[in-house]
Amino acid sequence: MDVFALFSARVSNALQVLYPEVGPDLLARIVVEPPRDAAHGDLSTNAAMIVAKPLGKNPREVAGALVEHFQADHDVTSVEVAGPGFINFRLADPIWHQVLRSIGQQGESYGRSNLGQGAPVNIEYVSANPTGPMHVGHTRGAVFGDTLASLMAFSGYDVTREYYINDAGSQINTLARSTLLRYRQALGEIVEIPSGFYPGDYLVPVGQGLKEEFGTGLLEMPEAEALAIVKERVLVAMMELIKADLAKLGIHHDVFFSERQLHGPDGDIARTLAWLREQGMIYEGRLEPPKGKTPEDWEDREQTLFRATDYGDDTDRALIKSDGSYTYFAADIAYHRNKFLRGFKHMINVLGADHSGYVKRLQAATKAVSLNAADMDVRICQLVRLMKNGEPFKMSKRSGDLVTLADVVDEVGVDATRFMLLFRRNDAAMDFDFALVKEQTRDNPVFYVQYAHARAYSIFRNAEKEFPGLDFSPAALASADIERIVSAAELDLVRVLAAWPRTVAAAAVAHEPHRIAFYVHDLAAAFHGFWAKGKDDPQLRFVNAEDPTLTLARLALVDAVRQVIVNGLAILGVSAPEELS
RNA sequence: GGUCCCGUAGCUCAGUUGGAUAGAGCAGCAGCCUUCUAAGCUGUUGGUCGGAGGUUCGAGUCCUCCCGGGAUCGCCA
Repeated sequence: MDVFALFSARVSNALQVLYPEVGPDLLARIVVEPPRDAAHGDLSTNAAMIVAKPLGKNPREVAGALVEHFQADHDVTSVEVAGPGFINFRLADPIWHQVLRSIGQQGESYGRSNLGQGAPVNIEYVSANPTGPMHVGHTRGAVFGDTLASLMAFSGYDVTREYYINDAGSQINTLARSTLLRYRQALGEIVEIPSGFYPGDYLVPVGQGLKEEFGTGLLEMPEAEALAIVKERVLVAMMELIKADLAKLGIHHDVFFSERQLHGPDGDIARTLAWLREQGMIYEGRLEPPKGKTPEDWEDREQTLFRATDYGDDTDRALIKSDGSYTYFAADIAYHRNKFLRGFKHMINVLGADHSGYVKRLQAATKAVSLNAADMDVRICQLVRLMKNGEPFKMSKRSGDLVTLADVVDEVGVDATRFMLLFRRNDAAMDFDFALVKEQTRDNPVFYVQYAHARAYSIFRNAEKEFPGLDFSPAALASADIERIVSAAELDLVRVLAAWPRTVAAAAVAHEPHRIAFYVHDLAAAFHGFWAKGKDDPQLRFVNAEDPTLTLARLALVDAVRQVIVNGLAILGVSAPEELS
């Protein structure tokens, strides 16, 4: 149950009764939301102000009519006009009791919606180059993308989590050559790894594996042939490495899409370019050098260009390099046409800050290949600075080495890593302080939220001690005498719970998973706050030794809080422990 | 120079996609432990929302121009 949706419908109905001439486009602009200041009531709507002007009426006059209409609503204890024409509602207790019951009934589905109506959404995230283990720079995008995917799925979208493997570029050839050196080392040769090659130790076992598989065989064949074999083996090994890193964070993709499969004379790139030509989206021409910064080796030549400017980009884009091979972007156009042809009209790409210059191009490509039928939202994750006690921090043993994702997770754990990365808007740079993240105090939001969840369990344990015979099963809670929940403090807690479905929906629409993290933190604060009230006023304690009926009702409230925290943490991919040790 | 992101309390950040008198946490100050976990809570101090215009019933939010910080900038991936 979503009280805001409920009253949004009632307001729309009322308007249609009072002013039949109000159209659906106006109704769509009306919101029913919690007022910023709780003193104004439980719900507030801007309906009168939206509708007044088109009707040629005064907002307060329209508001007055609506107020009169809602006088008859038994779920409303007061309605009044405020300010320029807001209508504020105060709701009767039974509404909150219904909310509480519905949470018990819906359980882990509370907050789930059909917002997406089953529409397919492709969310591409991570897509780190398969040249080594994941470093910490990838972590934010990985966690963000994964959580956004969960959020969208929870909101009724048919989500595909996708990883694009950049396995076709020259860096992969370098990777293969680097691996070949490790192979020769495995055979006992003393080989230096020259600069420009991948020096990481993670290639050593791959070289070992090649020795075990081929003996000296690879040295006895032409180098090109050997490199082709090595490339296959090392790509598989690197992807295994990356998948293992992602698994550490609880991240699993549905589709791993290889760039290489797009190449070739009959591949998607060739077909897409042919198609773009038919559409007149390609031409041969020259590009202006970038203003203010002409590259030294700038070569003014005629080349094959995509009309990206027709779709909002700043300049047209090259598709074929001077050596005749396709540009990265050409492959990406083909890739996104492939996504579209697989049935995705909604696409989201999660990219790092260093790719912000790529956004317009990507959106232009998506519009072009879908003939404007698909939308592409690009979410940029800004940089994360690793800190320790306020000082910039590098964990690398050798200079130049990057801190790996695995290092971070091993150091602070999955829950803290995920939560901290989500407890911040994605488009703002953030500091990630190891000292704070590991701290088990209220300064640490992960801990604060998990503690609220553990506290709910603790209350149940104490209740069972106090009433050894009493039934605290879900069935018993469902039939608890919830009408006993009447204090302002309790009902305030229910109000927070009532905002959950609305919060989820808004976060899904905005593609902003951080809102879930903030909500869960707010809920934890409200719960801790109520718990502490039992100190000043023992009547407000959850467990009341003299009153098993009231205790049961309050435990239903505790259970609802527990449930919503669980649902929120589930979206975030953070565990909800029953006890903190 | 172009493009994108950020600028909100001393610090770290929210701000319900244009709503009412701009919020929270830390830090500071004042309190609360014979208590369902003090791993917590309550109260309080603190603001020309970077600046200037504009759009309208109404702007932290949208538009334009500046200032400051960051990212990025032909065929790399």
